[in-house]
Amino acid sequence: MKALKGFKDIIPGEVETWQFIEQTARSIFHRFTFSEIKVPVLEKTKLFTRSIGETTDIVEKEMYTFPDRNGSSLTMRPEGTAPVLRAYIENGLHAVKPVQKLYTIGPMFRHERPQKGRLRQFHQMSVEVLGEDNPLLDAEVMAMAWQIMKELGLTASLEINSLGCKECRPDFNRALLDFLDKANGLCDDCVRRRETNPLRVLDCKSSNCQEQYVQAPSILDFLCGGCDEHFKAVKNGLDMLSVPYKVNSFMVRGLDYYTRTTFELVTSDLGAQSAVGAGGRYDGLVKQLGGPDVPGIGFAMGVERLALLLDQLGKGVHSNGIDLFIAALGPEAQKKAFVLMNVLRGKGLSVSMDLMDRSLKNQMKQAGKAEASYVLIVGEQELANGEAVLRNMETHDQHQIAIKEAVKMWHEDLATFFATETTK
RNA sequence: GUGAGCGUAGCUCAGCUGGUGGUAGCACCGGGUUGUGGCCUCGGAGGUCGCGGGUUCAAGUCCCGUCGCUCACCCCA
Repeated sequence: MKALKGFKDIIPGEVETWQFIEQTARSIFHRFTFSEIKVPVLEKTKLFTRSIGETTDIVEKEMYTFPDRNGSSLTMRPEGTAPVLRAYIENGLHAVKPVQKLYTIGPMFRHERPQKGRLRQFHQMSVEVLGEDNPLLDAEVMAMAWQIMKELGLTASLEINSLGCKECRPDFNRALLDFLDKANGLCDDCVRRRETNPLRVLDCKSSNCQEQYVQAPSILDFLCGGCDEHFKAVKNGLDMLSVPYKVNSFMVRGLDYYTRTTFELVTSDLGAQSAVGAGGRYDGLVKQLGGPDVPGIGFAMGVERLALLLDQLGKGVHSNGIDLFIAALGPEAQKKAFVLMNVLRGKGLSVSMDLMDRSLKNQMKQAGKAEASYVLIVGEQELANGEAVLRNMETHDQHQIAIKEAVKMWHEDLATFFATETTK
């Protein structure tokens, strides 16, 4: 038996990097006063087709959709915004607080062909802010994403764009279609995209197409007064917070619900997958899903992609050391050590020992491998007068101490023990 | 959905024009050190060479098929 294609186990040695990423993000979410929300991974299909857009790739060919036993169509969530908004509406969170700042961390599912940085089950840390349309919020949200990258020790460039609103985007669409009608020699994909979603031709990677698109109308020239002002204020906000960014008027997102501000955290170190995080504003989506008419903005970061970047830079975390390893010699010592281990665990220490009656040398080896800060050696000799040898694995210092003392000691005390104790 | 590359030990890989599967590295176990780790040294264990078929006296090696993985296109976190 093997895991499904595109589904991966995160095993010890890898999971520590994930924990580092999640802990870092959670800490920052907390500082930016976001609350966690946990939502199901399975939803009615309609939730996604309505929000993401019927003609998007995600909905057309990437969703894990299947009939429930009663026949209704269910879908494994391909993204996190729709379920969170559903929960926001269903639980009446708009009435609890005028502005809700939410984050969630968990798996998403898309039936794509796996490649570097792209899996069928992947994990996102995503945030949503509902009920506020001030452009400073857009800047604040991007600053938070920036802060996460910073604290993870990663670099990426922030690209921003505005997609306008339902007032001005149609004008741009018309101008773009006019332009495309006149263009010639477009690649097959662009010819197809012109029909399905014209905005996306701008994102084409064919150099031939790109040469022509230099002349293409820019969405930014078509923004209505409100959208233009909003975009300027967003840039201003980023400047105020000293978050560097690049305006990329060709940037298009894969989900239909975005309005006004969109942004991506882009890196060149992930092979073909360049985005480690992306998001944007989606005013109107909550209403569209049957909720109150409140604006919203959010973004998601890909945990796999962050982990990949950390590993590539040698910044991955591969183990969490333990506080204490107890090396017991002989059956009597082992029994005493076994009880002692449990007591110390109850006091908050992470403690391990060997139960296979192996040599001290071997047990020391295990302690080293477990990255134990200290080793307590309990032998028959010491046991006779209730003592043991406590060894600091880093400094190689060791002292004879009474076992009763060890029981009383806390982790921090173990550290200071060597600083204060003089007997050897 | 399309294309390319690759499947040999737990992992990373040698294996030339077919001639008995590697004293390879890492990891694992044991000894050198009868009570002291990370280094060194000696030894040990571990394999249906992805699977199926074909060519041949002989296939890890060549051919066909199949499954799997990887990367890329597309798209995206």
